[in-house]
Amino acid sequence: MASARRSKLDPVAPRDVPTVVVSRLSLYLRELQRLVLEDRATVSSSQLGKALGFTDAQVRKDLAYFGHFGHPGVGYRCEELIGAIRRILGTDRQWTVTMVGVGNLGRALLRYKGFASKGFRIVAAFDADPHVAGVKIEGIPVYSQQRLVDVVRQLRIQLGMITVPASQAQQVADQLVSAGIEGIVNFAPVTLSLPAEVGLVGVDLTTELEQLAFAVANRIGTR
Amino acid sequence: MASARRSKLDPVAPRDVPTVVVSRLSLYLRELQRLVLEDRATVSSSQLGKALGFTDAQVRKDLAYFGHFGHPGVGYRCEELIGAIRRILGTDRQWTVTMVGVGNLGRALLRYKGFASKGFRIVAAFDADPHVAGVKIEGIPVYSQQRLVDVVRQLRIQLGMITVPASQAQQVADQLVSAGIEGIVNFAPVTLSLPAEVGLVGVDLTTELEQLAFAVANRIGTR
DNA sequence: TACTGTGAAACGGTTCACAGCC
DNA sequence: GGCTGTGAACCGTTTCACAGTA
Repeated sequence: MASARRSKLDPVAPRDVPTVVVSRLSLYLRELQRLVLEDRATVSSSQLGKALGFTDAQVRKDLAYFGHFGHPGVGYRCEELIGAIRRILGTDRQWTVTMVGVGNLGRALLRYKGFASKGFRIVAAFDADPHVAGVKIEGIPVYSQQRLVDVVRQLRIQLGMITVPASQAQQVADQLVSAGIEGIVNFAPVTLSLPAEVGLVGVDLTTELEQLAFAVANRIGTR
Repeated sequence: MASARRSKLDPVAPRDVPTVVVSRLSLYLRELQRLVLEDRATVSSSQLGKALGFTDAQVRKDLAYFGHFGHPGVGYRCEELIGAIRRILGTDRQWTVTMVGVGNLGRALLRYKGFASKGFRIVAAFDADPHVAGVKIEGIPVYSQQRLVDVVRQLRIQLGMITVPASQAQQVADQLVSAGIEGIVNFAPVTLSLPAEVGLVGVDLTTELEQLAFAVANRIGTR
């Protein structure tokens, strides 16, 4: 545990938070936002846990890594905790994002409304196909991939999503890195190698189906 | 460790495999298939590990949960190990899959060629919008959502992918369960509650971006 | 009473280090 | 020499249980 005193108003991530904790933070946030839509003002750790399949102790310990957000006898105030988690995740700010690869998946993600409301603003897209360059999709300009490094640097784009075929993904990643990108979500079914200071999250849809197949084939609960 | 002797030819998942191990299995498989394309015949645990960012011991221990696939002094034969992992994951068979929700994401996934080659055959799709019902997308018939339970039961569909808005996801999941589905991949940003005997994997694209934002905002390696 | 925050215990996964094998 | 398979040590995460607070 971190020894530094942290103010209640300034929740900052200590260096030694287990990474699983961060992924649960996203789920807490999602559920809290749902509760607010139902006009719930507070929620206890056991209620929050039950909704997501975790224990109450786990919820409390996860949140306690970042500060003292709870109110004994009351629980957590939803709006307050939403604000705290968003600050912790860094989604209280706006992020500029680019999408490389405007095939089926890229197009679908460009049209997805969910990103903008969470602070992720897609400001440019790229594709190797010259026929696609020049058009706009959902108001987002699509550039030729040759202009990637220039445009990303110019617009100071921070995050990149890669939806090109596997064979091109590493090359695209290298270009993004040389353009100064800070993090990448990779949808291509390959493992990328990147400098350690660039964040990387991989999402492989086939892999997810395989996990499900295993669970079903072995009649094992995935929860 | 399981005490039962397992034959080399019959790799079967024991009951007590850590779930993280299964997710790494998918990555091993992906990398092995890449190696085969490059005409590599064998690979050692340290080579496989290095390519994916794991230690050699971890690779060996993961695989040893399921059988004796390695050859001392040689390593693992790629084709042989591919076959073994596919049997373990259950992707040596064909799975019938349905997609509920034919919006942007659903459409993109229907068009994605990667599933079929991995044994996942999408045989039907559903949408609440009556305008969409009746058409075919990539040869896959789209039905009205009212016919979901009937059609899923009729075609003995095993797995379902949910790409409807969050507010409808639980209801769709309940319908799939009552139609006898065995597992669900949920792309809607809600936590579903399902009977324990139905497999569940959740994929939330916003959540993935949030993980990346956290890593970048806190300058923490995600690897 | 109702609930949080947190040390301490329990658990589970990873790494080490080496015997055994080709 | 090169490499696997695996007990044992290690380390990180989860659960327990309870002191503290509104």
